[in-house]
Amino acid sequence: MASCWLFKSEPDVFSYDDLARKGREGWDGVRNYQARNFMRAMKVGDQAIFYHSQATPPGVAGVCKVAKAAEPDPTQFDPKSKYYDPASKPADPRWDWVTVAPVRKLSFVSLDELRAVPELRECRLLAKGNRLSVMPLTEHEFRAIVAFSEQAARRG
DNA sequence: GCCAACGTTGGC
DNA sequence: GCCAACGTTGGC
Repeated sequence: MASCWLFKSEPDVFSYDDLARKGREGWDGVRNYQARNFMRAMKVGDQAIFYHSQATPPGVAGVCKVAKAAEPDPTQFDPKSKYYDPASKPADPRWDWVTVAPVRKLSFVSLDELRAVPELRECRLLAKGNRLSVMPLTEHEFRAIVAFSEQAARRG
């Protein structure tokens, strides 16, 4: 069974358009156990919302998919990387990444607009204080986001 | 095992 | 830049 997910990225660092340009990318730098465990649960082909955080405004920019399952994130072993984790040993890697690929760009939906979507009332993304950079969505929530974007695009 | 201190995230 | 929320660390 395919699951649905949401990835956050700061567009100044890596935007949906960057992913579309590159074709695929290892989702590096996740240093939170809950987020890591969600990535470990991902299967190739799972779809995900690409969310722009720390943006003006923040919101949803596209749909991507899991192109390769979780494996050790190489940046944890690279002393020059800002994601370097000296406590993680190659024999027992602590952090994983998945490889993602673009599916399609969405007509942008801002965080404010997401808050007004009834289907998202329970969504973790909108919960106060939520800082998870990778999280699961129900299929219902995923569809509601895409549908809202399509409606917004039609209205122009 | 508790909890204070600290670091990070992310909206504003 | 500020601040609230939350995760992690480390002393005890």
